[in-house]
Amino acid sequence: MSQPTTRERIEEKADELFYEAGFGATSFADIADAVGISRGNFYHHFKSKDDILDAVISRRLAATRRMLDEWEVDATPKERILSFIRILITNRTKIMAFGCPVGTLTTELAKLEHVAEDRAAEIFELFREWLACQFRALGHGDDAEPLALHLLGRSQGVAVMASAFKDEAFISSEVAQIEVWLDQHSNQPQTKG
Amino acid sequence: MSQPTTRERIEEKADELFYEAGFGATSFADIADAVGISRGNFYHHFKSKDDILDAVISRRLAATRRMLDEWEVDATPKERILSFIRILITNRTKIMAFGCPVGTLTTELAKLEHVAEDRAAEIFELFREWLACQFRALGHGDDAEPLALHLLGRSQGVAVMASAFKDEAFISSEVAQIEVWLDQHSNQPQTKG
DNA sequence: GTCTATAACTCGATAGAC
DNA sequence: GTCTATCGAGTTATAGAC
Repeated sequence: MSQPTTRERIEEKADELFYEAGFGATSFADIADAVGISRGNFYHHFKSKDDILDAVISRRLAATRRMLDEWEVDATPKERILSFIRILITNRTKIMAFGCPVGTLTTELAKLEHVAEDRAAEIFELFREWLACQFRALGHGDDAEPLALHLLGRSQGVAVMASAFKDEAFISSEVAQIEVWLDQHSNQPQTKG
Repeated sequence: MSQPTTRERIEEKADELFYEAGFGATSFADIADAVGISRGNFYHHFKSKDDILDAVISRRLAATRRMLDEWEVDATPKERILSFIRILITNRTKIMAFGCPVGTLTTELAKLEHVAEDRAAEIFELFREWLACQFRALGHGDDAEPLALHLLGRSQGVAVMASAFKDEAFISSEVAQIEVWLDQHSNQPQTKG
């Protein structure tokens, strides 16, 4: 780690700004100002704005993998899934201000018909596969994937509404309900319904 | 109705483009081309781009009120709520391509710190109040508002994930689950849990 | 006089040369 | 790292058409 390189600092600030202001609304000047370097210096590190976006997505993919790996140390699959659900609580302040970084970027790139849309969706896929894996460990078979996707959707919905209404109590209430849902799908995994 | 005025045609095309490409990514040239008028002609009808956004939001608010009014003719409150849920099916093609028009606009304006953010969120409030009203008609009291917000969140989550994965089967599956949820909250409104 | 088109202006963006 | 080219954005000014 020691000192971050200029490239790393650019990626870090671009990551923040793409989240908080959106990809389209963030200019080179914004990133340069945030990093504290001149505009021209950019082209030593990145060919274009799309190139920075690509690096930011790679960075987020890596960060997500690291986070999921850390959660693997949790004793039970249920506790691991709870770690995922509780991101909503942990990051509630930023979520109320800017929504979910994954959902909002994917949505924006879809509207822009940007080539990087699929790469951004890969972050979702990381979560989906990891969650499906945990549900399988809880005894679920074919429904592990649907359960994973359902849970992703639930948390995305909470993020959108929390941001629209700036409603912290809503987040708490929804997280509690999702935890009840998780209980129901942890304890009787073999029942159909 | 007869012939739409130029102003109406501008609003209509701007509405479409703001939905499909996003507010920030839609230029005057794009709207002008879509309408088939010159750029300069705009300013006889609208003071600025923000002025068009305001008109588009007003237009969406009016369209939402009209839609909710139409649903009021449905016999039961439960059927009315089902009409809401089934927007996800009716509009699935556009939702998979561009997400929910209300959710995506609100999210974008929040990131832009745009003054119109609150007005855009009013569309959500229309739905929330209308849904709460229906839940009250189903016998719910203090939990009518939370139920309405929960349902809004569920549908937003479906829209985000359907757009990220372009997954039509996911929409069908989630709508079916939400309908089961509605059943549970229609038949035993007095039970706690 | 209301509506529309052309053209020009200003600003800030990406991009690249030195 | 500065400095500049180029492009497109929003906007305004002006002049023509119905």
